[in-house]
This record gives sequence, structure tokens and C-alpha cells, in this order.
Amino acid sequence: MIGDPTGKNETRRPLTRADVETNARTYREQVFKILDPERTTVVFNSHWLDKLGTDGLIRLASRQTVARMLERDDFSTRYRSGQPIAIHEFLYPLLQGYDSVELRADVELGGNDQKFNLLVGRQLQQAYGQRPQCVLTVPILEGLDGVNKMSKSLNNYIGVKEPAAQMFGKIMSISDTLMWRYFELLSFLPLTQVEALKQSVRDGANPRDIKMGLGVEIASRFHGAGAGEAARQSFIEQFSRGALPDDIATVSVATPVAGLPLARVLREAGLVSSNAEGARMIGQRAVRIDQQRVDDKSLVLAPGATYLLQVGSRRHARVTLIASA
RNA sequence: GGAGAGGUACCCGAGUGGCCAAAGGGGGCAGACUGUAAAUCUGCUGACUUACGUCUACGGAGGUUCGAAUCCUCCCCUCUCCA
Repeated sequence: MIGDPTGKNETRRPLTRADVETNARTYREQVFKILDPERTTVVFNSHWLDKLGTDGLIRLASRQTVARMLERDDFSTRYRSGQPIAIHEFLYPLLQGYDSVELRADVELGGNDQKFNLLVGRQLQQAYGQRPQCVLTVPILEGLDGVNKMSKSLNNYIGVKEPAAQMFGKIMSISDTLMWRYFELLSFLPLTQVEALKQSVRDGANPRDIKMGLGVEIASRFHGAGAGEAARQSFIEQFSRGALPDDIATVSVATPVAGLPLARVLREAGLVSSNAEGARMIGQRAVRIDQQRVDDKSLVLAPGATYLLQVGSRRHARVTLIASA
């Protein structure tokens, strides 16, 4: 119920039990996209941490010093700059390290931002008379923005459960520079081949096409080879030729006989978050009905018809206006 | 425990009685240009309303005032220095 303070330059608030359970469910779904469920055991550290009690916690805490804690970069930064560090944040690495003790871990895998926590695990294992685990860290992948690490809360991520077309599209949206980083960290291509691709771009190849290759590889990995190639095809259809995606959501909107202003229809269809935003989008010439650009904010749509509505180039819905009493 | 500084929209940050739905920047979104790249230019960026306008919002609760982000009281929180 303690969030990892890693990388956060601010105090982390404790999570509720319900938060943890929902998160765990999601993690499980995601990780089994990659790991074999038959050969995987999922354990909750609450099994042993709940039993720890005040006594155990104090014993555990006695194994670690404040000086050592402050070696950690984000803690020392915050400490020096006078920002608060709550005590429970010190507990996090301790408890995570204790997991290694309980599991008698041989290897712990984590992002390189986890190095400190992983090393605490080694130290605690030694303190409890165990052979310290090996620690394997991997570089952290930057998110789609190329700046922050990929994270859901920053909305700069590609989800492992997302449809192939969406994965492909997101890969295409990253910058040409960032693409190489994704090649290194995500692609199974040997680095020598990645280097060869870089050279080909320097020799005049269109980076877009190289990026498509990456998109196919990623989409295929989670959805099968056919799906990756199909994603590439529909991407070309959609964006290079201006065609529409084929998986447009269909929505019904209850409409009074007198009709509903376009901005509200957009809101009801979930294409914008408020009527005001809808009106703004219309004003900015971002809205299309049946492929026709609309800039009349006072347009009212009558019930009984189905329209293809678009906001910008990425938001579409097929909307049926159903007469309501 | 003592002294001081501060809490403004997604973030940073200006604003010390009306011209404030609140400067400026960042971020985001949209348009142009493109390759859903980068760079650049332009616009938008609280909600409801076709609109006039109404409501909500400057840490919280009260108060002063015709009128408060701005003044007063109490409370909460953060930071700095000292103990």
C-alpha cells in the first residue's frame, strides 16, 4: 500500500487496499501477455508483510541506516532542497528488499531506476544470512514524448493490451530521434542491424519506412505476424491516402425531436469532453460530418439519421441519432 | 518551541479592492505545412447556454464592503532560518 517513491520528486500518498487489488489484476493480465501462466506463480507480499507487525518492522528497519537511505539520488535531492520526505517512503525500499528475503530470491529484475531498491534487497538478504541475489537492471524506456519515462499517468505509453492498429499508430507518432531508442530497447533486431538502418537513413532512406518496420515488429509481437502487417496496411490507407480506419466505434445518442446542437452530439458521443470544447472544435475547423468540414457552430442535427463524425484526425465515431420522447 | 516566507487554473508563475475566468511561459488540443516525425506559423485551452447571460474557481471556514484572488479573524498545509 506504499507507492514506490522512485523518480517522484514529491511525497507519495499511500494507496488503499482496493487500489492495490485493481492494479494487481491489471498487472497480471499484462504480464501474462509475455510470461507463461503455467510456469508462473504470483504472490502478494502482504502475505508476509502483514505478519511482520511492529516488532518485525522495527527489526527490519534496524538493518538500514539513514545515511544509506540518503545515498539514494531522489532522496538526497529532496533532502538537500528542503522538500519533505515522509518516513513511509523510507520504508518502501526496506519492504521491497525484504521481499527478496522472504522469497529467497536468486535474481531480481528491474528498471535501472530500481537499482537502489534492488541493492537494498541484497543487503537485507545478507543481514538475514542469505546469499545475496543477483540484480539485473534494464534501461528505462522513454515514453512517446521522448522526455519522461513511459507511464500511464503521463499518458505517453503504448499498452501491451492495446489493439495492433493503435500500437502501430503510436510507434509512428514518435519522433525520428526517439525511434532509435525504441529500436535498441524494444526490437529484437541485433544492434548491428539497427546501426545498418541508421546508416541507410543517413544515405537518404525515409525514416518513416524504417519506423513502419518497427511498428510491424511491435504489433506482431503482441498480436501475431498477420496483425502487424495489417496494421501497416490500414495505417497507409488511413493516413497516407486519407481513408478512414475500419474499426470506428458506433454510438447512439438520444435526440429530442427538435434536434441536438452539433457540439452536444459530439459530447454525447464521447468525442469531446464538454459542449464548450465541442463548440471550440467546430470553430477551429476540426470537425467533419461524413467527411465534410463543418464550421457552423449553430448547426443542429435532427434525429433519425446516422453520421460519421470526426474531430481532428484521430477521433471518429459513427453516431446514430435516436429520437427520444 | 521561536522568527520569517508562502499556498493562484494541468504545471510554473504574475496579479494587493472593481478594467479578473485571472498576465506570461510550459504542457495539451486544433488548423496550415508534412511522413499521425522534427522544426515553424496560427488559433484555442472552467462549465452551462444558439445567444443576452448565469454559475463555479485563486488552501479551508467565517467577516468587512455596493463590490474580494486582493482587506480582517480563525483554522489547515508547505518552505526557510534558529532551538
